[in-house]
Amino acid sequence: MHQVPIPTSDGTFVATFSEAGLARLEFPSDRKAARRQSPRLPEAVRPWLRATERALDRVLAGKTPTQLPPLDLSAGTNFQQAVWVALQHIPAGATRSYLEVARAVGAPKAARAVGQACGANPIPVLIPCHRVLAAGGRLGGFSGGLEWKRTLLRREGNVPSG
DNA sequence: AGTTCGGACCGTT
DNA sequence: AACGGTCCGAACT
Repeated sequence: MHQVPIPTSDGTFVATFSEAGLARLEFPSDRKAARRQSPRLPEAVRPWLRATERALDRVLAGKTPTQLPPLDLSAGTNFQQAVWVALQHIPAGATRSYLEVARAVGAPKAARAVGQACGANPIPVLIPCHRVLAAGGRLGGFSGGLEWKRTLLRREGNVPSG
């Protein structure tokens, strides 16, 4: 697992790559901005890092990334992985409710469990859990802090009400 | 319009 | 057994 800081106009994110791809993306945190960076990044990881940097910049600008790095979702349960895949199908500028995502993964009564799975999303921003709102267009919650959810939605042209 | 309350539902720890 | 990034209806203000 290789941790790499990714500086952006919104702060320095931290990406974690496994042998399979991008496994984790952390929002900028005030403390310990400088993490241990591998002395040398494996050749296979370098293009993933470039793709991650570009995709991150795109989404932070409210646009759709041209290409994503391979995503390693193996840490999640079957249900969580199903939710995380479903989230990737929500285009920028669009939103879904937790109930709609539940229906999309074939568990129409699991709206709350979808909320849990969103909170466990290891790759926020790139896996757009911020596009999932509560019923009636209300904002709902967000593990990374509601400010992030609002700004990301706003940049994508949405006007969150709650 | 807005809010609070209660119950039902599901996956995870 | 308990907890959530929920949802819906009902009963309030």
